[in-house]
Amino acid sequence: MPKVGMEPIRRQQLIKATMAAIDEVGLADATVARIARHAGVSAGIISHYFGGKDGLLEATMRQILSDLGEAVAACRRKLRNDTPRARLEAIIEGNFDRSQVTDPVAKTWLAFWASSMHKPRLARLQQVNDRRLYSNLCAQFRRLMPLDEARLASRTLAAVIDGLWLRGALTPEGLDAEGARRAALATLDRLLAASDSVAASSSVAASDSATAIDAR
Amino acid sequence: MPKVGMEPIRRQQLIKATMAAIDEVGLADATVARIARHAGVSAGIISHYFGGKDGLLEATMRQILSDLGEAVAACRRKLRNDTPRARLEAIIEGNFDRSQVTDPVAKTWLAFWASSMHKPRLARLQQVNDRRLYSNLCAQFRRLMPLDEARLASRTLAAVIDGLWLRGALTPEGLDAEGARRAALATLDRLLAASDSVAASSSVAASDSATAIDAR
DNA sequence: AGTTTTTTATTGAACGTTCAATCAATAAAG
DNA sequence: CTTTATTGATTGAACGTTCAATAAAAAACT
Repeated sequence: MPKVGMEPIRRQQLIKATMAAIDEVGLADATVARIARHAGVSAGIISHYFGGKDGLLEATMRQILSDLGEAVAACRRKLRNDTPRARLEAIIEGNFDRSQVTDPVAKTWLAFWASSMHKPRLARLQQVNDRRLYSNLCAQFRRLMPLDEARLASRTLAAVIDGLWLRGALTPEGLDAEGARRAALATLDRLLAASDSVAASSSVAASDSATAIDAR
Repeated sequence: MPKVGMEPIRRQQLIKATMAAIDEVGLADATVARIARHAGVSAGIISHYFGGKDGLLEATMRQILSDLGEAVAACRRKLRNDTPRARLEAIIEGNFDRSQVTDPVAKTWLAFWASSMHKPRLARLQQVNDRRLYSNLCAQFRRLMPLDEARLASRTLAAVIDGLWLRGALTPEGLDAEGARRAALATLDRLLAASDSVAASSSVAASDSATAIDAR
């Protein structure tokens, strides 16, 4: 039933169907036939809109990463006070946002992460996203502690966030977003508490934000 | 060139070849032909010794998990003093042991983790291992803090360890074992420091170790 | 307003490829 | 001469892609 302007609708439909299929049977068994069936369309249409299965997979990963980035940005925008701590909390909240933390998303995310080890195009997407998260974290920590410490803190918090996703994706009960958020926030507390006592005396903090950006 | 008693040799050979193949091209493209070529044998032999490809993959995952467990156990045995903190440090050291943290192992480990989301047999292996790590952590933390705190600390440290592996597996430069160890140990420091101040006054600590075991 | 033509969207069967598993043949060791 | 270990060609199933056919909608025309 061809209407005009189907392209954006079909693309969304197929991306969603891809996540559903991966959630159901895993990336390895997510065939084009199965994805198409999930979307209620024919298999051929995938090549038509995405140039092939790989194109669809890449588009799906793009969607997940941009959704995640958008959720973080939204949390940042909601902030009333602009302290480094509040910013860091917003990053955590964004990463465990209800709209993001669903079984299909978590499982698809992990599947792509594993897959990106050997697919250069996916690896690039992953890396860009990764660096952005790390940069954001580091820029904020930098305002509260020396560079070395800030780097370590960023690495640690990033690892906690990814680790919680990872474990959540595998757990039979699904990712417990609320518990994960609490664990990540508690980690942040401890990371800041460590240098809070020092921060009072040594005022290395909050100078310019230009040097705060750290490209690993 | 058939000699007797080839079975254990071939099994080891093929398991190692599996990791090498996954390191090289990923689980999705690790065909039996490629694995066999890596081991310098014919493809048919895989079905002969492992009953099929799935059997080989399961055996490979078993190997990785048992190696990891063995490394942790070895670090614990080396301990001179038996404080909870030393035990926790040993768990961390074991998880980032040089013999374990290689590219083939890290990549295979992650590939299996992703795969186990949809393969019940692998999921079971993963879960058993997971619970063991969590139990070990919780038993030690329990000697230093109240149960609720101990659970949160265990979850956090487990997430940090897995998160560091995860990020290490993807990073182009490979997993930086030394840096990861430092980050994990620093996290442990902070987790203990938080309740150290309390531990001095309230002596909830080091009583019996029977109630310390916590099955999640 | 009705009819024809063009454009756009979609289908699904056919094709070629790839893979895991099988098994009869083979060759060394006991 | 029997047993054990190994091979590699073969088989059948499954997959992604392609493309001619189709059908609906839009545009053009009378």
